[in-house]
Amino acid sequence: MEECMNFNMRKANRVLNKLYDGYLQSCGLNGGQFTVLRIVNRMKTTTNSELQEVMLIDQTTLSRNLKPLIRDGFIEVCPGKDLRVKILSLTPAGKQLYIDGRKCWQKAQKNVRQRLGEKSTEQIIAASMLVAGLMS
Amino acid sequence: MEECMNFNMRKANRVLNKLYDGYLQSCGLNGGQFTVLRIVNRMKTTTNSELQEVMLIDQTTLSRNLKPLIRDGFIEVCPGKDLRVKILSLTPAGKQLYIDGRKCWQKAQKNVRQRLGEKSTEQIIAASMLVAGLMS
DNA sequence: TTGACATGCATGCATATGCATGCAACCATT
DNA sequence: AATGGTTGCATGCATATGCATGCATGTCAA
Repeated sequence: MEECMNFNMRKANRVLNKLYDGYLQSCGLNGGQFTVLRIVNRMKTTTNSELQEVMLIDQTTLSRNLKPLIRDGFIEVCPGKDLRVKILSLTPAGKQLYIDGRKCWQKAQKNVRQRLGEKSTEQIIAASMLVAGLMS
Repeated sequence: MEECMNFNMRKANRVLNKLYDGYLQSCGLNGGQFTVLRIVNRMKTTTNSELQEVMLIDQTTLSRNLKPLIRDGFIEVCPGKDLRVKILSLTPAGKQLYIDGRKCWQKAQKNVRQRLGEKSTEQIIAASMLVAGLMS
């Protein structure tokens, strides 16, 4: 019986989400929020629509994910030259939260790597990237 | 910079969900509902808790996913010997819906297989299964 | 038998997600 | 400058998800 890719990915995603959320909760983050912090940290300065492209996430979902991070002072919003654009960056508190979250995240990554092995880990990441590439 | 497995899986999952949902919507199903129909069809007869184990899904989420399928007459509930257990099976309408859904699903599978290639497709399924195996 | 614990499932609540839409700012053509 | 279309983002609404909990049934030991 042919395997369903969607089912298998969803199942794997549930498992992985739970694992990462477990590690991240000690600093009050979930996987989605940590991802946003991580990308904004890397980009230094970005916008909602740029994040959308990187994350391949719905604009409204991203908008709502950003909301509490902005409200709680972890992400700063500056108006861009184009007044419609909100330029996002980490505040000092946001940078600190990212540093803290990164420690939890590294534990999660390490846990998964150790249990799956280096080769499978790399294959999973490569496989995910391939699938994400279908969005076109 | 090390890649985040959780982020990449989530992203891939979003893309794949959207793709499958797109194909399935013509018969009024989403990916989650189709999965339930598919597994129940294969098991002939099952229970909520058995489905949980197969899908690695939260019991309450599964319970709610089943609800509309039961309400709309696609899944039948019989009391088991143990009165707590609800034995699930497809009704004739449910079997027909599964057959219809399967046609859409096959198109989605084919689309993905064609675009990713046979080898990558198999790797993705294998990778997902590996990750799901972390739930232990 | 009976009382304590285990099991199977459902519901209350909170959060997450995404589609449709709204609104303001921008751009292009006239 | 005026107008029609585009872009960036937020909100209303509906659904999806999962944790904590509740309730009924079952099991087991005393």
